[in-house]
Amino acid sequence: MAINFQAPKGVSEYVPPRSAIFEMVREQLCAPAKSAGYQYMELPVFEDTALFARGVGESTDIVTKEMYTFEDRGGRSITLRPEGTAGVMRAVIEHGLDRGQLPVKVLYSGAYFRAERPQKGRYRQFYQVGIEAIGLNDPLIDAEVIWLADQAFKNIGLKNYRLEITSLGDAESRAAHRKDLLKFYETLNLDEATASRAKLNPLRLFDDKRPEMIEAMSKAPVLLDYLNEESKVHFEKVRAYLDALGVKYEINPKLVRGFDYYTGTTFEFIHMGLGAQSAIGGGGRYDKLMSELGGQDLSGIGWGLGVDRTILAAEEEGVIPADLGNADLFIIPLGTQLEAIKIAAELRSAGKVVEIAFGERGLKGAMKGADKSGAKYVVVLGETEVASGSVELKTMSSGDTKSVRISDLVNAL
RNA sequence: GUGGAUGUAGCUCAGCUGGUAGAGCAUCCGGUUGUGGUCCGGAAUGUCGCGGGUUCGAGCCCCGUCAUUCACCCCA
Repeated sequence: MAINFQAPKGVSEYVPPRSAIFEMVREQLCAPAKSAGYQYMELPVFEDTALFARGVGESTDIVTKEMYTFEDRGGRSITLRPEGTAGVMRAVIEHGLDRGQLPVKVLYSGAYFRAERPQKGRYRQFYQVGIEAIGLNDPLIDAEVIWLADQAFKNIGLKNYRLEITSLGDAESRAAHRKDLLKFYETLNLDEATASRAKLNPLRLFDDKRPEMIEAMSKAPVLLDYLNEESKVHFEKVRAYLDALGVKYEINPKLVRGFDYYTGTTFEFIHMGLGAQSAIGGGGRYDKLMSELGGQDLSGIGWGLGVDRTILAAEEEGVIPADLGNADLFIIPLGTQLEAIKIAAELRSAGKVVEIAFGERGLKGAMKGADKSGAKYVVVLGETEVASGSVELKTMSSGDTKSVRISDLVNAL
């Protein structure tokens, strides 16, 4: 009896030909950060459950209902990472990276896990690229970090997105705002579910999508108006730097993010062509996270960009090159298999992508194979070509051919 | 976790008020000699998601179940 195995519910998988897009997008998302000196880090996909409970925040939905948590054979509580920052902070502290020159600038990419009900752009295993700059609370870093994300999206060719930023201020600013916000809620007569959400994180209600709540919240006191002098100056500098860098943004004083650790500068990239799950990236500054996790009292800032959603966005905008992952050359040997594979080996070590026709198909079938492969050029290699040392290099798109010395193929491609 | 939609060949789908399964694309072979994309001919391919029920008879009706998908919640 055959059993039909299926991938677990809600995971995103990338198989050819779409996997070529995945590789390209992930690489492009990392590229700007690499060029700014962020160094790569590879971390475990699971951590001590308490790390996330403490790092992400006990009150968040992520911790209360979306984590893949299990007990390992030693009786330890383990959780599949639902986000990247907490694990990075743990590793930075554990390896003493914050004992050297500051800021520590790291880059990472990988799979993350949340046990949510899947829908478009939301998966139970999804991919993110992230960076963190830890150790200095300099507005110039904030601006650079945001610029790096913006560059990443631009490199891929995205246009139809916007950047929203705000400042959540420092602890003093937030405390002042919170007091007034809670007072405001008392006047609202909230239903039970909403009230308990407000209790966990008062800012959450700014994110409510119900029209009556949006209406009610339009009169709520906004955190941005409660920034103390220091926070205000910091945010103004960030904005001035962004303006100077030509990064376009909108200030959204009601921007709310899902993690409790954010303070100060906070931002989100939203793509307009996606469905309900429209955030393609986001991040912010965190003042207390590191000390909370047992490290020094250092501020940091970082972001996570969603690879899956960026792919959806890029596909929606039609900016994916059609020939992604296709070969440069397709060689069809006719009784010259040995010579063909030697030529292929040489071209490959020179960095060319070369395929060979395998099997006993006739020339016609092999040509079809070459066509389907999407290779840019094709050559037929028979006894005469081997003897003469030159081949007819055919450009598949146009059908044109030209005679090329085999030894000169590298340059011709 | 809640709600809606959908599950028929590898893919996209059709299948009339229940009568024993079809198209297009893709795949493979051919249209005679060493050149693909178009065209023509041919071939292969399905426990109609799974389990139960109603019926002489179910892809079509009923119940259950699983999965996919979109939205809510939340987030990348």
